[in-house]
Amino acid sequence: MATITLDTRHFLDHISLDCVIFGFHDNELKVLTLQIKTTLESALPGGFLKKDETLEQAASRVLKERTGLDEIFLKQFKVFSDPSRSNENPQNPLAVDPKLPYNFEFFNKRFISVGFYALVDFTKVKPAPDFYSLEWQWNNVNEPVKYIIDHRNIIDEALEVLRLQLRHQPIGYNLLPDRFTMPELQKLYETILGRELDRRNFQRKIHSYKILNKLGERKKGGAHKSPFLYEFNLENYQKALNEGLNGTW
Amino acid sequence: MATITLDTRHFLDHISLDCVIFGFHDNELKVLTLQIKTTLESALPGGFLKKDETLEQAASRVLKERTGLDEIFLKQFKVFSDPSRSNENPQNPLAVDPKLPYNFEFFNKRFISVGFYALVDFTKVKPAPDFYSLEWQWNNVNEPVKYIIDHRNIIDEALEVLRLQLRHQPIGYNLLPDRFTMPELQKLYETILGRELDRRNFQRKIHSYKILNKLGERKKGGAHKSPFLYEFNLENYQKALNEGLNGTW
DNA sequence: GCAAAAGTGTTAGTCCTACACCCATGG
DNA sequence: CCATGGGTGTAGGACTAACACTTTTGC
Repeated sequence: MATITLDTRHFLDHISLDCVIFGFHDNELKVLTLQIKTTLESALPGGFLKKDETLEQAASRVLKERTGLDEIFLKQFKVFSDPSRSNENPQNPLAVDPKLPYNFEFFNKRFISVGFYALVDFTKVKPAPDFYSLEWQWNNVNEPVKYIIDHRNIIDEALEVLRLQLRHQPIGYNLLPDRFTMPELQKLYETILGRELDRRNFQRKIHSYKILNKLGERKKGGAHKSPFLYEFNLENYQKALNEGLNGTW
Repeated sequence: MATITLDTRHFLDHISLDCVIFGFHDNELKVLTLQIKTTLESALPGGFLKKDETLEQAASRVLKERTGLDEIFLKQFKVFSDPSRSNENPQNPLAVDPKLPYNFEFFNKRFISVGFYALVDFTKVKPAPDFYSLEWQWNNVNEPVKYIIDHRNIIDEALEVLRLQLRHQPIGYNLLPDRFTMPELQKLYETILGRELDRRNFQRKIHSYKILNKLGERKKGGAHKSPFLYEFNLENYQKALNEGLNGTW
């Protein structure tokens, strides 16, 4: 497993970004994190801004490098600028492990971090070896895991924005496999919202958005009545993204 | 009129902030801007981040310094990071006027700017002399004024976020005088939304939020039937801010 | 007393909510 | 054949949108 080296000369000082990468699996909303072995804490994958790119390009590059995914839903949601969140903070294990192969002068400064959140298809993510050879891990968003610095807070804020997005935009295309069932989509909504929804009303509402194509087939193999399979109608989905939905979840 | 000098030693490199300061006057939504005499362009008031403060503190400080206002509604809404928006851009008149009393080495770098928007009471703003002795000016948001760099875009994005805010949170406390009439509040909503609302449905909806105290008096002096005066019920207003409204404007 | 603006009320339609019922599948 | 989950339908209530009527004020 090769360690990717990190040449800090191309990066702007003081500015970083952190990605909250949401995935959906086993009826749970999960966040892709890095496990820090020395302290057993989790950290969000982050990155830095090259001198000739926008933050969006940087976030997209970081995600591509680390998850292999391209063209996924990616959005900045807040800047975290508390002076105490810098890497000089001894709570940040990246700042205290001298064995890590990076440029201390660059890292041990105050960082303003732009938070991005991404929605990805859990099954398609193949995390690349981390810069620091940390281990990748999918954490359940609600699990009381210990995170470095303010990463717990960054996740919570991302989740709140995601919930808001749910009210105005369709969601799911990036989080679900290409073909899925109505109960699966409903589970996704319920998981994000943190509460149960009525099965029948959910179907009616989703159908009223006209963002789904019903496929002839049904999902077989499970017990009980087999549900229909759906795929997203990308044209209408995109239109709904642009125009908004005005829903009341 | 004294020129405020700008000691750049306390600021972080590469990071700035721009404020879209909304005010409401003459039934128009206005933005507080600086007029650049040489090119007749407008610019948003901006500032920099001190080494020991958060972005929110910096924005609050900048607003206090420049408008005299304290404890106003202030919120970051987006980061603008296009590499071409730097001060090296010859379109930025701040970069090309050698008479201006500032540290060129600091300014002529690439800047990532965090956009804030503020809601202020038009009548209470007393703009302080600008660092560069530029002139203050209230621009109508829709007026086709020429702005430096990407400031037109920053305003448009702020307006969009403001419209979204309207759907989930009460608005007006920061934009209207302490006592106001229902038609004035309605005009504010109509101006932000860019469309007309039904007078009677508006009243009912606003009242359902229970964020207003009806005062006994009426506003006199104008022609026609005199409208009642209202003030915001701050306790409920604050509660509504925290809990959200779920409106459909 | 007339025009314009503001206060109050009503009604039809839409949307949300909360249910009941039937059907398919595996054990 | 029964337990469980999935597909479809319907009635009640809340909320919205559209509109009518009355009241106040300045000219």
